[in-house]
Amino acid sequence: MAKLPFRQQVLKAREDAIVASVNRLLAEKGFDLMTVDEVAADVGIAKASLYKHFTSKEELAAAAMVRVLERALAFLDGLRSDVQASPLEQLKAVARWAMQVQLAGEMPSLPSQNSSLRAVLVTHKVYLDRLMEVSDRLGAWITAAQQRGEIDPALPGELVLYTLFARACDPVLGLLKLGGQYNDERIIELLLATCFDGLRSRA
Amino acid sequence: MAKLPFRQQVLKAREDAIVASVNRLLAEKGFDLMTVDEVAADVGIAKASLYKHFTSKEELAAAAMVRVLERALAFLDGLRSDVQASPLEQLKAVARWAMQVQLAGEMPSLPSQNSSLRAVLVTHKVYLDRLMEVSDRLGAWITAAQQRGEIDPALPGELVLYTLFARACDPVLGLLKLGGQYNDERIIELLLATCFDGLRSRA
DNA sequence: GTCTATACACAGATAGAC
DNA sequence: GTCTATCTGTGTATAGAC
Repeated sequence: MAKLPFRQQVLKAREDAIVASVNRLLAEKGFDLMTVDEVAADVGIAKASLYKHFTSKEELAAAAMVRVLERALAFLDGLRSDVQASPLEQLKAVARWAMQVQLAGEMPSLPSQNSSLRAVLVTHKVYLDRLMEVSDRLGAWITAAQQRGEIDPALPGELVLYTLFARACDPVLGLLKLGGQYNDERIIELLLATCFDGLRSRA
Repeated sequence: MAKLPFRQQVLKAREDAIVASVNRLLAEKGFDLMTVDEVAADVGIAKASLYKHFTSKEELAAAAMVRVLERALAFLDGLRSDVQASPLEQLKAVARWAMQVQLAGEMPSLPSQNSSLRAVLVTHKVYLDRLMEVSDRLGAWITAAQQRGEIDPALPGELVLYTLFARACDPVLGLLKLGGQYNDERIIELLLATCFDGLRSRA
């Protein structure tokens, strides 16, 4: 009971390193353009060794998605202790966090189109579990915010949820960053404004 | 002067058919997952014949992008005659048109990440010309709308422009469509609302 | 479980006859 | 310009030694 757990710990550490690399490469190039050779080179092990830990490229990507969802859940846990904030403030905080992750180059982006990856994800229990949990927690805040009239009650809850997810990997962020005219903090404030307040003036 | 123009006309018609196929496949699967074999099969000609018209897969995609930009310009031309509409109304009309194109499965989607396609596009004169022209026309309306106070003057013009482009291929549209709960018209109205008015209530 | 070497499939692009 | 047949590179995945 002393040696085996240690070995497993080492194994876990290596797998964490793999998933972290996958996460970064996925954010940088997307699933289709990321190659398993690159991942292996980035981690510093042979490609065949990768396949001892993960059975396919799709499983690698799924692990990275689980990782970011668990980071999100950890962030949500931290927010819950902040009881005096309104639901709207909580949702804004989550959106801000997601944009920060994206600016840091750590937001893995999935192909919105159909692909081999989608097929794996829709049957990937752990991924679906985490996704559900994040959705449920956000959904509760959305409902509360709509009851308070902080978020437009005329909008379907799922639309609000999808919109928040979509803004977490909005290409507009990358375009503004590329322009080089604004710093990261300003970019995030601008995108939060367009997301929650829209393009029109608030008279 | 009678036979040659006719042959060129036939040639042009065939190329139009090719580009239309590419456009549809690009909207359906994206650049990376679209194969040249598929395009050839869809058009009904041999792959080698395709390469007589277009020198590479990237050039095929570029032609499809030019096509959709020219459709946009044609739509903008039609709007200009409508002189009594406000700049904000004009911008909304363009956004609505783009969403309709996306719902029809005719909005080619480029990979936002770096790829071989980006490298070709940034040096593709015709594509850049069309893109500039669309941007200029929208930019004029954006400026006018901000001067009138219809669009928030605090937002940088480029942010507004990028946001409109991004909403034209927003994945949220596809998600709502997939849910099956709303018809196309309602989906468009909902997305226009979140784009221009934001998620928050307008008290 | 890690490595080197390799099998296998597929996609982009081309050769050469007609 | 269109076809059939083929070349070439590359990427996923695996075999087999250690």
